Amino acid sequence: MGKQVRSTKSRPYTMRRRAELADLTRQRITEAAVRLHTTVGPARTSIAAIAAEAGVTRLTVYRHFADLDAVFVACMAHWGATNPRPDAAAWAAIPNLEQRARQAFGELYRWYRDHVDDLYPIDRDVAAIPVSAQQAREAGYQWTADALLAGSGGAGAGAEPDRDGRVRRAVARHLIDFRTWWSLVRQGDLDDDEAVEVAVRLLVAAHRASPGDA
Amino acid sequence: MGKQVRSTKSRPYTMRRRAELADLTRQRITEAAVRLHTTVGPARTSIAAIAAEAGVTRLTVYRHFADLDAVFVACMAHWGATNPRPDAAAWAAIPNLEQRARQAFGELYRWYRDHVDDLYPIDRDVAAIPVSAQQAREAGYQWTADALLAGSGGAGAGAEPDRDGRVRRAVARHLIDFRTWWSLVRQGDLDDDEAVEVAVRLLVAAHRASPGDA
DNA sequence: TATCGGGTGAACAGTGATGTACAGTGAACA
DNA sequence: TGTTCACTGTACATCACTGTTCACCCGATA
Repeated sequence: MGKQVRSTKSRPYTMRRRAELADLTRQRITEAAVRLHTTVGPARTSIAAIAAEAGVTRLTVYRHFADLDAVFVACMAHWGATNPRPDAAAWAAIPNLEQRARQAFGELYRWYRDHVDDLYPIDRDVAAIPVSAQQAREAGYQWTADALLAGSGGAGAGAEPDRDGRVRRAVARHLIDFRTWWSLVRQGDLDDDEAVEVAVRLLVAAHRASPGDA
Repeated sequence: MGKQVRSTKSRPYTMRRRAELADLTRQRITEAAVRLHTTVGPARTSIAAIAAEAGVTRLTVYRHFADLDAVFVACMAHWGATNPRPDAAAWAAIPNLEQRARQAFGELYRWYRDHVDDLYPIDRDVAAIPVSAQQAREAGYQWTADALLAGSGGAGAGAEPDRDGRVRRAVARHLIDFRTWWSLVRQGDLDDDEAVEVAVRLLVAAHRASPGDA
């Protein structure tokens, strides 16, 4: 984007077709990178491998992206656009906590199940992805957790750091994590419905009055 | 071990001192590997790095260990011997589930806290460690989960795969995981006592009658 | 005292990745 | 129709690591 800037503003769109083709190449690279990230994982995705996968020269990749991090950012955007997450904002319409949780975990865990092949390698190599992407990931989780808790005890932005609220938020944050689902389903050998019910039960349990001891 | 075998059994311990020195070198290598595994992590621990860290030649490492996996196994044994885990078997003496859970998570999470610097890099790179070590790790987790559940609903070996038992086991297995502690304490921003209380509460919650729906 | 063997040091060939350079091709473009 | 430029192919220098060979040292050992 923004490649067709011209010093002499003679005519509107200069090089329409060529810019189009260039973007197409860029997209081929991006898609190749997505393919690698979701198979061998980000940790083993090199520029050389991306170029080979995309059927272009290493040089072409260098021309389009400054470094691997830039490729990764483009990947995330592309994958995220084609694989939309459940609409967490809609959960707020359900007033009852347990029902809301069942709906939320149902959608979320279903989405994890549908995309587990893609998500697993990325999650495994999460330490290898750019820090900015890690932060964005965590921000997304926190936002989703807040959406899940919306309406129950001042979960809005800037709420006071009361003990109960923090505990509930921590549990919600933990339960919506891909790794938690993975743990329940793989190490725990639960099926998808069981995992959802467990998550609902645990979230509700975190909402009973805290003992406050320790 | 077993290096001083002799075809001609002339005398008892042949080469005591030399075998001793050789074992000392082996130990230096092992300790160097532990140091690397617990800092840069197993994924970036190369044979060359181990040799440099131990102050030995690469060749010497090759002489003592067939490959990186062999080094890793020696490391695990060494680290495990010097950092004993909480005695899970002792938990069985506490009949009440909640009290047992509080004791167990207290010890376990305390141990995680004390060893977090060492555990984190290994856990992060868990995909890079030998498959046998991964399996041993998982077996240890399962065993600990069983110890935590001992006494509550036929958790012994070979129990029938009833639904409730599986769910409880899955939750126990999940809660004792290092990553769960990490998630509660880091992403969830809980302090150690809060994390323990949350774990206790969630485990107990999993022991109420299952809804059985879904 | 002669030898056995753990450890050294240097060297080699191979793999896979990085980043940069240069000349060329061909289609889109003004 | 001549120019622009995305992309190609090849090449270079560099880095980190792997696994293996060889000659050699020297202290513990029988």
